[in-house]
Amino acid sequence: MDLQTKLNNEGMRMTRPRQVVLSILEEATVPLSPQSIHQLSIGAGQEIGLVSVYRTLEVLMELALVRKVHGADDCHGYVIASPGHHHHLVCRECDRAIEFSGKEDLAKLMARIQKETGYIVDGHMLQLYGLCPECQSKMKASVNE
Amino acid sequence: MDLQTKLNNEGMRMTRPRQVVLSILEEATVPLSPQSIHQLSIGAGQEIGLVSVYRTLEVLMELALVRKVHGADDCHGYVIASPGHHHHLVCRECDRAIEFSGKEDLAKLMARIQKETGYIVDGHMLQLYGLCPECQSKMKASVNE
DNA sequence: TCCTTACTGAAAATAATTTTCAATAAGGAA
DNA sequence: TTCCTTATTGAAAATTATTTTCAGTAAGGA
Repeated sequence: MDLQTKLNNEGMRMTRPRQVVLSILEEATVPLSPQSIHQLSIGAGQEIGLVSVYRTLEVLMELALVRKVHGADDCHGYVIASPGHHHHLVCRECDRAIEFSGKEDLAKLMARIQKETGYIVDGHMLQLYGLCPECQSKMKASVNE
Repeated sequence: MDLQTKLNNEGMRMTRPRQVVLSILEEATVPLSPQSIHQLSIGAGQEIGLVSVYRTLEVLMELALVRKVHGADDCHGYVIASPGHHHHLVCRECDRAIEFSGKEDLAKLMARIQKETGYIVDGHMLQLYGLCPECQSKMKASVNE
């Protein structure tokens, strides 16, 4: 189902800002802040008001088309959400983020915690941090200089 | 090792604001924002300047005495960090947060992702959301009204 | 007790986010 | 297609969060 249809189903309208924000996020390889989305829209000759970026991100979150990711220090950026995947692995050097699926392993953990704590556990947020292959090569290269 | 010693080891000083912020976090059952820590300090008749709350939290993070937790929407609050435990389970009704340990289960997952992606995975953030026992009872009670 | 300097708190500066509101434009109805 | 309703936009203002500056205070070693 495309953006237009999804929006109309909710009584919302398809607009240029919404197209542009979504396509910027589709191109991105790193989580983007509202500010950087705004900047990128200017760079693309398709300026979207910063306020609209905020509002559009809210809408896209509702439609489950984008997700927030959190850094250990700097708070969230936004990334495209591909359906069925819910976790991100973020490179600590270049911020490149990729998705991965971890349902099975987490299910076991969540069941255990639920039993141990008496909480009903029905949601989770998992993010991994590390070094992407590119940054690993760069680091090796700089050691051999 | 107590706060005084930890601070002095780093060439830092033990001060009233640092004691108060730490003790407020020790009492807390939910993650606290800098603002609410400030308010609580006033309530306790021990007002700490908001600026000092920010600065103190930074220091306590460095000393690994407190940690940030992230909500799905509202960004981070701060909680006391007990050594060796790194994850939080947060009640979506009352925000009560408890710690749990999940090293073993995660280690397996992280090893798998590392192999699949080529990333070196060296960090993680996991938070679970759910309903605490108290809020479960409340909900049952309100259904039977 | 003294002295150095880390630390505090108030104010100001900066940054991030939300609200308000008039003008615009999406898209269903005629 | 054209019209009409109203969701949406963007600029400005308001609000909130965070950081910086700086003079005065006080921790804690000598």
